[in-house]
Amino acid sequence: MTKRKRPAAPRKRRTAEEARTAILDAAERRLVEAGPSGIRLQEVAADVGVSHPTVLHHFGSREALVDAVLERVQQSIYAPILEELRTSSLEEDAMARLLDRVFEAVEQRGHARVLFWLTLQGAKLPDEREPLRHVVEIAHEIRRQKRAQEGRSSRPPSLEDTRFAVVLATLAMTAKSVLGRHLFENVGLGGDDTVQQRFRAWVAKLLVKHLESS
Amino acid sequence: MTKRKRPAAPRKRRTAEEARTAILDAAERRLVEAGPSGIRLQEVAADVGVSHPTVLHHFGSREALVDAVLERVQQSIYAPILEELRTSSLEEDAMARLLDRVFEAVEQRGHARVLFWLTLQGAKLPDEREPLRHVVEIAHEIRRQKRAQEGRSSRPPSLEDTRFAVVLATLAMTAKSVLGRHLFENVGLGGDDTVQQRFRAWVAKLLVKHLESS
DNA sequence: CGAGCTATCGACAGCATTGTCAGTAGCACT
DNA sequence: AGTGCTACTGACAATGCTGTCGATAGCTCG
Repeated sequence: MTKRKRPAAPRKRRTAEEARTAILDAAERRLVEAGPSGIRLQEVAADVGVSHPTVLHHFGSREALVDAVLERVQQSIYAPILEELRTSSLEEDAMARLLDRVFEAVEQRGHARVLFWLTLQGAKLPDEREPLRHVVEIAHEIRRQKRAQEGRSSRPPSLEDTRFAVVLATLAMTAKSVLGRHLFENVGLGGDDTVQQRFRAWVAKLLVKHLESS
Repeated sequence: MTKRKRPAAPRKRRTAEEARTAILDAAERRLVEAGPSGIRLQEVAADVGVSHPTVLHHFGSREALVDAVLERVQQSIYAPILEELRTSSLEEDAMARLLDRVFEAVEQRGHARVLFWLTLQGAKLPDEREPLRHVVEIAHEIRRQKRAQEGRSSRPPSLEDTRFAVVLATLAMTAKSVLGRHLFENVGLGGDDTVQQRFRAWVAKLLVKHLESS
């Protein structure tokens, strides 16, 4: 009980920009683990090593902080997909690569979890950039080319087929990164990483086979 | 301002059992919409038309209430699957029916949403009845029979194939009932119900085809 | 009708969390 | 060194939610 006036640990002073991203990082970690409602100002502040009014100073309100984190996560999900779409050529394994890119974008970090948190809470999904529509277009174009190459040009591929395939891929991979481990254990597969990868490859192969044959 | 002593609306007195289930129903609705952290004693109580101490009287604590709801939801997911498994014969459309039953069990009410809430929050999934393991067994048995019927008995079907198929089906359908509507709109399909049903049929067909051919 | 059981209630205590405010302390620039 | 800007802080107010307590009022049984 000898402390008399609280030594008042020396303050660190960051630039506003540094502080903001440090806070966003911490908040994102909480978000991935516990969802939007799991973001506490005090905890986030403690993670960064500041007091909670500092967080409010930089973001104005808790809600604004949450919005900022969601915005950043969305960016980091969509950006790589859009990039792949922009540079995508129609070479041999185009379909497989396309699927892979979607899978990675969605699984990267805990971002699929965030997608679920959002839709579960009835979030608004503020921005309506819809990269999936473009994925469908590209995938369909690939199918058409493939079919033309192989000569039997009679039947054009069904668009609904392509759409369903993209939806299935997206559903499967987002869900996998949330309940994957549990499910694999439940069906008697050890939840190790190789299983997850094998599964991903299996799904890709299944879809490619279907899209190229039917 | 003429009310002088609050008329004190007449009380309704239910049996403990009735009160419990009424409260559980209300709590489940909140759970499906907003997740476990969205269950507020006051709101649940208001939905039922009682005061919040009444809820505590019946369940002891908020946590106990949440546990009770989760328990009941789990029951209502697993029971029909287990029932189907018990009575399942190996007739013609066995595989399709099996898939259908899993789909329905999981989509029924908002229960898939609860599954996601739970695993997202790192819940413990208290009981370890694992109906999926049985689903895999039955599905594999069906495959084996089918193959035997068709004569070319050389290669036995791959077990991993069966497991992956069950996992894929489960992932796809649980995810669909959470993000289905959004996704369908995003790929350019109107989110109406017929689309959802067509998709489900499409997935079932894709899987059955793969399992019976490969 | 009277008595006991208990489902139900209003009021309040305790705690956590967000937000406000006035003041402090790093850092850049003169 | 001095000055200005602002990132940062502790203390406190305000709100909301869980849980407690003593009292009340329906229902059943004698």
